[in-house]
Amino acid sequence: MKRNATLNKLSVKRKSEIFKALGHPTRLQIVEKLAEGEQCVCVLLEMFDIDMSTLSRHLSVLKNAGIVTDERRGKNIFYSLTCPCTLDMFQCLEEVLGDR
Amino acid sequence: MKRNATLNKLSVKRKSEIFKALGHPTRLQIVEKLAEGEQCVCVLLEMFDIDMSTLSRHLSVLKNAGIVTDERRGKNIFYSLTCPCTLDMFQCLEEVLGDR
DNA sequence: ACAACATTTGGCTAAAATACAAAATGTTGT
DNA sequence: ACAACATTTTGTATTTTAGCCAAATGTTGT
Repeated sequence: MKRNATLNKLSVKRKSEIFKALGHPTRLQIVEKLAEGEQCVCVLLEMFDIDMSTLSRHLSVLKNAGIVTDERRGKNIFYSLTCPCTLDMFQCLEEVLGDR
Repeated sequence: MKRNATLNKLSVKRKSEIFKALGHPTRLQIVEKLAEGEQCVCVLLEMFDIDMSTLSRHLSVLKNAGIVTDERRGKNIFYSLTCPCTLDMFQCLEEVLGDR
């Protein structure tokens, strides 16, 4: 029982971290863009009016939450969704929004 | 086109606010509890080792995001999920977690 | 009108998140 | 080995969030 409670608490923490990572407009848009397929950091940068270092930080938040992975190819680094099912959450969210 | 961009930005903001609201362990657990049905604040309070005022603040975050609604009945206030489909998001999340 | 109760709000402090600029890192081409 | 490029990391200032306590609000029963 105690073990279960501990596990549960861990899972709650991890889940809330994923939500938290998605809880920023810039990061949400990054994820939406990655839904189209992997993207180079340079492409993502063009989408926003922010410093490159700021973008890089957002990417690392998403990466730490396990939402995205990165892969270097040549001079560039490409990010992609770890799990396409992340997108399903967005579908659900649309419904929540629609219902009000 | 411009109008669409504006609408889109608004929607991104609202969506990210919902995610942000869910991005805290206490709030996540509140929502999970409300999945069982509406709950009195006093019941929720027993679940956590936090000040009543802190709990109240969390509830107002969830309320502002549109995730829950409240209703007073007598001396008590009962909270419930605005839209049960919020739970679907949790399902999706479990899958994301499972895939790693 | 008042006391007891449940919950929210205001005031405050400590901790965490965001953003920029500058420096550091890793890669390619010469 | 070096210059140019793409991205990350570090340092730091600003803003936002989380939490507690105390005070305020709304409800019920007397």
